[in-house]
Amino acid sequence: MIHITLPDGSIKKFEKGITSYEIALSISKGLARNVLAAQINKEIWDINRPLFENVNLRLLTWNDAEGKDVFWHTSAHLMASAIEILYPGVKFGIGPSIETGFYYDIDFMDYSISSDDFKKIEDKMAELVAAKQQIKRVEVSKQEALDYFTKKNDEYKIELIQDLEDGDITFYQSGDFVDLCRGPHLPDMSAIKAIKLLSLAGAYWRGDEKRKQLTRIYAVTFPKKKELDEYLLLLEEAKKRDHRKVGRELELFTFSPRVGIGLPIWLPKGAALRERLENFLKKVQKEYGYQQVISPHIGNVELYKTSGHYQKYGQDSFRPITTPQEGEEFFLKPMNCPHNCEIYSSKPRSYKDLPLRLAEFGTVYRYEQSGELHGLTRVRGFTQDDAHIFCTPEQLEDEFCKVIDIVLYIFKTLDFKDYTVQISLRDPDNKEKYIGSDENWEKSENAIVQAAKQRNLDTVVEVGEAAFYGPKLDFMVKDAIGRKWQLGTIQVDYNLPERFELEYIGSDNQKHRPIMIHRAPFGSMERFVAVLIEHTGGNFPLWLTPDQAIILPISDKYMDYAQSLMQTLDKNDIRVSIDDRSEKTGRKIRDAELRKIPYMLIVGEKEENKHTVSVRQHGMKDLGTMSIPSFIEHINNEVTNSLA
RNA sequence: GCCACUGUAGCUCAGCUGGCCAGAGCAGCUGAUUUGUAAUCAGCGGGUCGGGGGUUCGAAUCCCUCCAGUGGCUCCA
Repeated sequence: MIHITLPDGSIKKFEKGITSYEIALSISKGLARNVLAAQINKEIWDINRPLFENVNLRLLTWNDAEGKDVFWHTSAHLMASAIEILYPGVKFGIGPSIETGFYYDIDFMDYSISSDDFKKIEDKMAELVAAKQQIKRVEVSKQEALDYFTKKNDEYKIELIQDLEDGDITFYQSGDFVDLCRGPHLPDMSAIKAIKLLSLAGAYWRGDEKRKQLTRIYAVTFPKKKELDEYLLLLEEAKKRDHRKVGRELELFTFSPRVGIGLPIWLPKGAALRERLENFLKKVQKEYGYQQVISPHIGNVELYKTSGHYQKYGQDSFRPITTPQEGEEFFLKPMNCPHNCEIYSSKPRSYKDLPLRLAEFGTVYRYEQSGELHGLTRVRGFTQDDAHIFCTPEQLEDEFCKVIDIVLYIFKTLDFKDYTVQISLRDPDNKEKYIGSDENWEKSENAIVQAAKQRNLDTVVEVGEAAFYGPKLDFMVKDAIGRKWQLGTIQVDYNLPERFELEYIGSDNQKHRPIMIHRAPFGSMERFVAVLIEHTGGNFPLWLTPDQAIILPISDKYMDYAQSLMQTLDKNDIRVSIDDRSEKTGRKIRDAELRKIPYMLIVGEKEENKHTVSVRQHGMKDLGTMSIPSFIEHINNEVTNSLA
């Protein structure tokens, strides 16, 4: 007999050789029907794999991330299996599960494939599911594995096998399809009830652009048709919120191939919105002791040689600009920090000057490969809400806390409720990859961890993810429909103070080197506006939105009243316009709703006589009649409350 | 940059197995209407079908090429 410990701590006795599935069955039929995989101690196992020892057992279902993982991994095999039948001779790379769904990288040889073929593949997959094939796990020797794939002529699998240890290699087989795989897998395909192939993409073998590009097929599967429908609905919703679409509809920004790809042009409404965001942050930063600075859009190549960016990125940048007579070289500014270092060293600094917090809305230009560009989130010219804090090692933790406070204030104000924080530390086994002394690294990593703890942040620590010049802390927010975006970042830097030989005179009258913190709570204005659009679906908070209200006169007769109303609101800093078209009220309301204007002010005979407005709120119904002063107060309160 | 797909009026799209002057809805303009909580009616203008080249008696439609967009890969100071 063996003892199986369940997550609740209870221990059950079973015969040796019992499977997780049988244990599930002994608990309940429903559980047995839903169990997808089993966590055996630390590992995830197939549920039909026999157990011979005392273990901790956790049964995994669709509700567990690990359960989904197994489900999708098996689905990847299912897809590969269908593809092998439809396109005999194709070669398979890797086919993992991902956050939502899975993909398989396939060398389609001479076959050409497009999304028109998805239906055919989906149908074949469904057919294989219906056939209820068992999935068998087979342990093989390295030689057997190599022999099999040599015979199959699949150089990708051979390469994968060559990197594996003998004795640790398994195949999984379903029907005629055999795949090299660590597993685990579902016992059969029958749980896969809904299948959708999503997209087709090129993907370099092992992510190496020098190697062959395989065809990657993304797909997703679900245990219930309903869940697929919900997922597709979510994709629809994401499409509706796409900042490129909303940005065009609300006339916020545009692109022009004549201006250049990846170079956003801000239209009046978008520019004003962005300016409000900048002013909002400037105000916060002022309270936190920041000073605004401005630096030019280009910098002498020597500046970037000093910073080290030239050596690291010079070849992948926009080509330098040269002067006609002297032939001096200038780069378009790819970063603000070198300039800010020069501001630091523009005069001798005392420890009494520190921390020195220099903030700059600095527009930078980086060459991004054309295929990388995407709306406002990936561009070639963008404005960072940058700041550099120069401080002593002792001040680091406190400064970190203050930056975190700014970021959290922004999140709260802009209604990002769900966020996680990643702390990236250096890999202690590869210390030579990093610049700076052990002592400094320990201090700063400790400062970050402590600061995060002090502010009760829900953190994930990633060892080895630090930049070469220092550890960092990144904020990831979840938007209104559950997508994750990386926003603010706070990074410690030992490199630049070193390279720029920054110094301050300490209380000991000796020279010391300051530590630098880079931080950008928004990241960049472009990216942040994009995320904000997708988070709000274009329904911005009142203080930020381009048009706060629109006056809708019932007919021309009430234009005078509408005009005087507009003047009054305008004097009270409410952004308002009049819809003076000779349209019916229903039409004006519809158009204002589509423009996502928060308040519609309907004025006709009643309102003119009583000096009131009929207020309708976007997405709601009639709010009833208000006096003009009470409407102004209503608006002002809403703005004040959301900025509090 | 690479792979796949796409490019028809300001927007959304039809036409695309080659053949009547290239279409629709919305938007725009003009006029009528003077309107009470999500689309009033009528008329008009607007496209060298992304650019260039080719095949053909004939190209939006087929081929080549360039440009741009979309989804990925890679990279991201």
